[in-house]
Amino acid sequence: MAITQSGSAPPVTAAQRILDVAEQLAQTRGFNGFSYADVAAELSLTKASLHYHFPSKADLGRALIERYHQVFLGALEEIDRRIPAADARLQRYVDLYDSVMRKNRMCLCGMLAAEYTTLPAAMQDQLRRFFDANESWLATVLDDGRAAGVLAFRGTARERAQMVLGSLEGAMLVARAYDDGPRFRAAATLVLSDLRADPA
Amino acid sequence: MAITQSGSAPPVTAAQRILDVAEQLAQTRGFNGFSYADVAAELSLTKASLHYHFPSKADLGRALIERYHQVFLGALEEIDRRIPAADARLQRYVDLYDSVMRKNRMCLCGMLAAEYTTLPAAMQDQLRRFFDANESWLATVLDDGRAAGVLAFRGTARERAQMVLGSLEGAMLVARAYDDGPRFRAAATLVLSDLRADPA
DNA sequence: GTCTATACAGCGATAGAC
DNA sequence: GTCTATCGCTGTATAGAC
Repeated sequence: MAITQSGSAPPVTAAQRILDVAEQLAQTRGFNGFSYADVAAELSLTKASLHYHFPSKADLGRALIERYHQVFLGALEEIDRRIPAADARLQRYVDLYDSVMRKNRMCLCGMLAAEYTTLPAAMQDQLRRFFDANESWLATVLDDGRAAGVLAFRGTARERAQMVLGSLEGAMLVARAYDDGPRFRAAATLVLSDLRADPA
Repeated sequence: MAITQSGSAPPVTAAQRILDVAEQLAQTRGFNGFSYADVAAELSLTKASLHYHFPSKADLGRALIERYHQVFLGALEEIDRRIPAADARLQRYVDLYDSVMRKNRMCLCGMLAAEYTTLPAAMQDQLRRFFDANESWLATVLDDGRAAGVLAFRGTARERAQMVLGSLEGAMLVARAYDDGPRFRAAATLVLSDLRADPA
C-alpha cells in the first residue's frame, strides 16, 4: 500500500492540479496575466498536455469559476449549518475573504471583474451569478439580523448586501497593492461595525 | 482665423491624444488588455509613431498614472476651494467617481490595482502614491467633519478613509460587471450615509 | 494522457527612409 | 513626427507519435 493516496483519500487528478495552479495565477496576476506555459512550467508538464484537459483557455476559465463558486457555496452552507447568529455569520463571511488575503491572493471573481470586458461571454455570465449568489446570501443574513435586532443599518437588505460585497472586494483590491493584510482586516471590521445595532 | 484651436485654446498634442485613447482603453480593458496596435488604430497612426512619443509601454503607463493623478489632485483642490462643509465635500468626492462610471469606465488606479503584480515597479510606486493622496485628503475631510459635528463614524479618520476609498473602488468594480451605474450610486450613498451624524 | 513539433497571430520594440 | 518594414518573442492552439 502506497504512502500517498492510500485508502479513501480522493485521487488528485491532473485536471485538479491544473486548476489549482491556474487559480493561484489568476488570483495574483489575473486571467489575462498568465499563460498555459506558466501553468505547464509549474507542473513540469507541456502546454499540449494542458490542452488535452482544457482545450481552450476559455474552457479553463469556465472550470475555474465553476469550482470557485462551488467551494464558496459549500463554505456558506457550512456557516449556515454551524453559526446561528446573523452578526457571527457575517464575521465568518469576512473570514472567508481574509483567508484569501492571507494567501496573498485577490478574490478570483473580484480579479475577473476588473477584466470583465475582455472575458468570454460564458465567463461573464458565471461571474455575475457568483456575485448574485453572494448578494442573496448576504441579503438573507442581513434581513434575519435586522429582524432579530442584532443588526441595524440604512437601506434595504439587498442594497446593503451589494454595498458590503463591493466594500470587501475593494478593500482586498487596494490592500493587496500594499501587501497589507491588516489594512484589509481593519477596513472589513469597519464595514461590519456599521451594521451593529448596539451603539459605540 | 480657423474655427478650431483658435485664439488661446491650448493645442492638443499628439501625446495628449495618445494618452486619451490609452487611458480609455486602460480603464475599460486594463493595462495588459490593450496594445499599441489598439491605440494606433483608434488614432489612425502606426505603432512606430506611438513609440516615438512613448518609447516603451512602461513609459506610457507612467505618463498615464501621472496625468490621472494630477487631474485628480486638481479636482480635489477645486472641491477644497469651493465647498466648505465636510459632508458636502465627500459627496463631491463620490461624484468624481460617479463621473467615471458614467463613462462606462473603471477608476484607472482601481483597475491597475488588480494588475498590480504584473506592473513595472515604477507604476506600482505611482499607484500607491495615488491611493496615499486620496487617503490623506479623505482623512482630513473626515477629521474636520467629525470635529465640526457634521460627521460621526467608528474608527480613526485614517482607517475610515481607507475603508471609504476601498468601498468606492469595489463598488465601481462590481457595478461595472452589471453595467449598472445606479448600483454604484446606491452603494456609494450607503457608504456616505454611514458617516452622517444625524440619525435616520 | 503526455510528448515533440509546429502553425499562426499578436505583442513590444527598433532601423532607417521621408 | 510619421512612415514601411522587420525582428524576436510569446500567446493560444493543433497534429500526430508514443
